[in-house]
Amino acid sequence: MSDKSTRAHIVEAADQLFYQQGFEHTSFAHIAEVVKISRGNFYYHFKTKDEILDAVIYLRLSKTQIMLDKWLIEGGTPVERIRCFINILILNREKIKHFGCPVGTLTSELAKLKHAAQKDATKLFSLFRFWLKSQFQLLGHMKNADELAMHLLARSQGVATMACAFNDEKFIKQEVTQLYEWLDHYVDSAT
Amino acid sequence: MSDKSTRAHIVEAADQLFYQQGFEHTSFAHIAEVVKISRGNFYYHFKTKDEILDAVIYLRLSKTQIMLDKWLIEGGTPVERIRCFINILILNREKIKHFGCPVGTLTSELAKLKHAAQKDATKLFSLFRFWLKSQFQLLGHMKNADELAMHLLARSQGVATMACAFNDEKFIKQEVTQLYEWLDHYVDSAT
DNA sequence: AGCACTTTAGGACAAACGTCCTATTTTGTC
DNA sequence: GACAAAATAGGACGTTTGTCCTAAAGTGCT
Repeated sequence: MSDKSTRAHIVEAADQLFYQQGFEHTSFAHIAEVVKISRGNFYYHFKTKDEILDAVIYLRLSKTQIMLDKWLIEGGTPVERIRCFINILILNREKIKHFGCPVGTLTSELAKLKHAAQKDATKLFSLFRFWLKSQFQLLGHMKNADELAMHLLARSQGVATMACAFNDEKFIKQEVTQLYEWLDHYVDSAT
Repeated sequence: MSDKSTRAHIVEAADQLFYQQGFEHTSFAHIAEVVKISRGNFYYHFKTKDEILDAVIYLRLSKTQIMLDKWLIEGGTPVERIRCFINILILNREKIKHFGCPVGTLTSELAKLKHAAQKDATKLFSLFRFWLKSQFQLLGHMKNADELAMHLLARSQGVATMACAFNDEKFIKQEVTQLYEWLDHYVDSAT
């Protein structure tokens, strides 16, 4: 009836492989090996590799949006919500240690390839950016909400990059503690 | 007499291309095109692509060491020296906007490729790390000098990643200003 | 000028890549 | 059970990749 299952498997496998090996280094053959379908069968689901990339980005965008929506409920206050964001570093520290941040590394790779999909990959950042911005606005930081959002995003990216370079999970925890303190400081100055 | 000239040209061209296009995406053919030598001639200077990568990393290590040594003289005080480091973001903002940080992006790429040279690439970070650490120690921060050095490195990496993602030079200047203020804070607390 | 050594050009080579075609199998519907 | 559509398998294709070989050109020394 439907190819949803196979197609979804392909996209999810590609998602993981693009993260762990990079987009360009991941081949059709490698994805096929994971999904356990023949290489030739790809053409039925995706005409080009770029189409898979688009699907992967779309998948990540969807998953991210769902996560952000969930945080709006789970985190009672804006501060608690922003803490949810910071906490990704802790939750994913094992993978980050090995492969960095999935968003940051993909964006960087596509930038170097001058790939058309880089714009879409950046939308992943934008999703976090505007979500964080609105949370900082709720904290009373109307003028510099975007600045704070970008700052927090940058801090997270830096932590991921360094933790990956030095294979250092402890550094992640160290910096997360500082980020919590930084956040608390911006709460006090708002009230 | 010597192949220094040609060899140096190859390494320098590879250095630029690895930065702007990534290591894996850069082919022998592309380097040859830039250096204007035949593809086959590579084998005389470098047996494998990995040897070129090693040479590029060694070149970057050398250049970095020279730069750090220079800063020790130019920057009179430890604070002025650390400012030299922060100022790279401003000096290289145009390239960072397009390709990110050469150290961070290379390290990330090699990590995903599980490439043996990743360890050497990380040495580039170590060079900065220990140099910054000693400067913070001179500022009186004996216990957390390394922590501060890593923090500053991470901040810089984050700025580069986000500036590249959003093609935003203004964000670099914004964050550099904050980094200067952050640094000043750590000067005051030392005296 | 002659000779040994260095450097280069050009191409061969197998392997891997993304892409694409076609025959076959599976699936849902009547 | 018959039949159209969806899904898959297997392989062909032209390129490009890193690697490697060999003949030729350049270079320095006697």
